[in-house]
Amino acid sequence: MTTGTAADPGPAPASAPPSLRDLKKEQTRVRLHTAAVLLALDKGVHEVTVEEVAAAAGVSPRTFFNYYATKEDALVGADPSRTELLRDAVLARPADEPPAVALRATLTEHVLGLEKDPELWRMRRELALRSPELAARIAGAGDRLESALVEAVYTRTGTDPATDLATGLTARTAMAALRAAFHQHRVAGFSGSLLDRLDAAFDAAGLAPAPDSSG
Amino acid sequence: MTTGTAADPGPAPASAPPSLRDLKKEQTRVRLHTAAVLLALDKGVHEVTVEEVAAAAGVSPRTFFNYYATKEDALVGADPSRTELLRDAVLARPADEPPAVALRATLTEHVLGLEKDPELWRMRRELALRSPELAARIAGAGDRLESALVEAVYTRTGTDPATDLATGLTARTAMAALRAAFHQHRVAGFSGSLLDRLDAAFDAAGLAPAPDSSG
DNA sequence: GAGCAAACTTGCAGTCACTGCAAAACAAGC
DNA sequence: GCTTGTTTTGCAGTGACTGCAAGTTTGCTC
Repeated sequence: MTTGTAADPGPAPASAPPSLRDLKKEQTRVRLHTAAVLLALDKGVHEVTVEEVAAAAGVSPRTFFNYYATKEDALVGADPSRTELLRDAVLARPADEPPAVALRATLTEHVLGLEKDPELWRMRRELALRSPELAARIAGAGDRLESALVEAVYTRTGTDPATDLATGLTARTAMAALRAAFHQHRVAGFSGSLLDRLDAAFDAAGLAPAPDSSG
Repeated sequence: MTTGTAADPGPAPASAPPSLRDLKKEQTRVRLHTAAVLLALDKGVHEVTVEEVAAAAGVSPRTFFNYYATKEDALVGADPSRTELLRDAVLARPADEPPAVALRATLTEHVLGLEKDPELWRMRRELALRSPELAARIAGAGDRLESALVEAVYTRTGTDPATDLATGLTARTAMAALRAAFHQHRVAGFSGSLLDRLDAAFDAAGLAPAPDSSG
């Protein structure tokens, strides 16, 4: 670790039990994100200041930037480690799976993760409603993840991105499906199941279904 | 017109001959963009200041913001009127064309437009090479355009975005194809034809080809 | 439990993007 | 040359974001 700040990737071994310290860091991160969303819902995205968010989360403004690189990152809960996690998840899928299957499985898991904390998810959806520019990122479908996934699938296939167009396109199409699904979900007032919509989007995009994600 | 600044959409009638004033504005816009790119190539994106760009373009810093809303917009040449233009282009395609065809034709035109000024295009490519985060936007494949195109195709079909997933997905897939094509182009050192790559990407994405764009 | 080292927080001082406003410079038409 | 509408500019301010150099806390070791 070279930075010496809270933004560190965390414990080195993947299986390490979260230390007390890491737990606290995670809590602070969530508190900052939650505070940002709440305040944004209350007074509008542009009216919220980092200072307020930090105060609401009980840390100094300076510390805010140890957790999120930008105010917007805090609003959408952009966690670099989450991006890394998803990239690793793609890489961890069985080697014989075609990219489309690995991506579909991974993004499906991802969406399941979004709904883990229902209350927070409710607030985030509301924010997406009021600030559509943030919608894609709130659904975890921003540029950064797209790039990470593209890189991941190329690593899987071991093909040359300069000649193999299809692999990267598949990753980008998968992200397009996620964005389309969330957009539909949003304009539909968040009725119905986002997961179903995502499934439909994957199908419509011609991305092969993951045969069975229970094993 | 309500804003009273240079960021105005321009003359109301589409066929109006560009007045001297409009010509000058366009020149200033290009000068700012060019200066921004040149400076960024010279010293790096983060090292360029708006003040420098404005000075290089021969305007005051304040005037800079009459032309571009953000520094990044100037770097990628984000022209709101261009987004509008593309949206209108999609709307102007024959009503009986399926969305995929209209999108493919429009984005193909768009890419042709990119290469209009070879020298500027060369610099922009170089910038994309050095600052990959900007690549998508440099190719004109950013969030804003994606949203605009999604909206445009839904307008064409007249369907309800809350129930019709396919239409929006098609637009997002088309953008994915553009991004994939440009990404490949970039990692391939900009050898070969971007247009060919885009064609291949559209084909791979299953977007029907535009039968004939000459008429 | 004292002591140590590494990790985390904070304050400070600074840079720079970006904004609203009102006055100046300017262009186009009469 | 004057009028009117547009564009440019200066000014003054807000707030995001950063590097740095203390503080403070945590986890470990003896």
